[in-house]
Amino acid sequence: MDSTDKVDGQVGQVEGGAPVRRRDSYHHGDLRNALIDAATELARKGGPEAVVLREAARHVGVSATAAYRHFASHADLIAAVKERSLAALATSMRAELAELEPTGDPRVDATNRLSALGRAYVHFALSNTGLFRTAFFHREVIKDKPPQRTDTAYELLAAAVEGLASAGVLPPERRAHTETAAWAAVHGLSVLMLDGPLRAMPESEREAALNRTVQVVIQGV
Amino acid sequence: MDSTDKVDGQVGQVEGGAPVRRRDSYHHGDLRNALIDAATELARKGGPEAVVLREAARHVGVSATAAYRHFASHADLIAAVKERSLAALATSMRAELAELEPTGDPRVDATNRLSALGRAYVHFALSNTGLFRTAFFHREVIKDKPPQRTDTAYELLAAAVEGLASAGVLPPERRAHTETAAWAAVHGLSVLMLDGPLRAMPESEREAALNRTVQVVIQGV
DNA sequence: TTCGAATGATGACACTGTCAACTTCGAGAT
DNA sequence: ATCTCGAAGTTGACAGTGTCATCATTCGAA
Repeated sequence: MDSTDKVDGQVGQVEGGAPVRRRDSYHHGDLRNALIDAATELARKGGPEAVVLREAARHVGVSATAAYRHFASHADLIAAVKERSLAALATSMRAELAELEPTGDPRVDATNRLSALGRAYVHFALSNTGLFRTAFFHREVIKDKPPQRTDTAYELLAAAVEGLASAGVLPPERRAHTETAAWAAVHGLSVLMLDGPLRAMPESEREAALNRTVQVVIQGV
Repeated sequence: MDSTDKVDGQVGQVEGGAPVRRRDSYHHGDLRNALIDAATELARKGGPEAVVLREAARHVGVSATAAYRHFASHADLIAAVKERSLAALATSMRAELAELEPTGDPRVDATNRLSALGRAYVHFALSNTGLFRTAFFHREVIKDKPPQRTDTAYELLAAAVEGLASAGVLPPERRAHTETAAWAAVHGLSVLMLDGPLRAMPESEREAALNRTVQVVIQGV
């Protein structure tokens, strides 16, 4: 956010319409975070293609090349935004989990958890288009962390599936790769509805399709 | 330029390494298709980001702006490549279908068809990375046809699900949106393995994960 | 044969990521 | 309190992109 607004945090206007924070001191103080903030905002509306380094720098009120003191490249900046987006997704999913009221039956609870997570996944994608697309953006293979799937969204899904297993709903011989299947279903639905051919689907049908997809996964498990 | 060089269609080399077809006549004759060909080749290796208008024109041996006699914009060119990619995907799926030998049981046959289609979908994605990513590429909302999901890949999937229904495997009360669920599963798996966090998954596990995903869909249906 | 309309070519503009060289400033050693 | 040096920001440039306005060529019909 507006982290270190020391003295006069005035907001100016540049030709392009990009808001500029004029800083008083030559050094910014927390440029890295400020750039990620700006870039994240760009990503929120407009997706990964909209996060352009020079524009982010412009928003912060700093020269474009100043960014290179904090990021190795444009891809590096995007990677940072990516992390944030994944975190936002996970947070949103966790929130949905918390709203769940336990029934008596642990088998039903486990099922409900997986269902809620899947639903939250798709809902996040549909209401946070830019962030979701950035979260799963991939262009240059640079950086981007060793592509472990440790993003917490997967962990949540995996934990829910594990819950299914320990509740006895999911038999051991079908245990393997079930998280992946569940993940694939909700992720695929998100992508198809966001950028894919399903993006023309009306709102009403969307929810029905989501329900059916979750149902297929639950039943197929 | 040295376009006034000589006669007939020799193949030269430009500094960048881009092969150039020098044509003899001022007019190309079939520039639109030639450009789509070149662009498709760019897409095959490198994905949608690699299909750059100027480069395609360079390959064909034509000025960059000449493309604007045949395409409204860069996005328009990509849309053309997109169509081709979707067609290639469908063709690949149909080929897999043709290899299927009918058992006596129509219920088993129907199931096998859906399974084969799903497997073909993911296999195409993994072995034709660039084309697949281009097929589902989406940036500017320009053109790109009215986003009906009439791409034949979907139709094939839908037909297979319909086969399940008419074979009695899929009860009517679960009929709705089942194609979407199946599509979502295989598409999601493809995307996750291609660009997503699953791209680090070793080959062996990949096939297992695909099998499990298909199994979940079949069983959940 | 003539001539208008397609089709290509040139040159330019704005924009991007990125690099090299320069400037400013903050903090630690003296 | 001052000096100094490296970190942080700036300026200017370059190559590359999509795209437009304008000019040149050629094909096909009148």
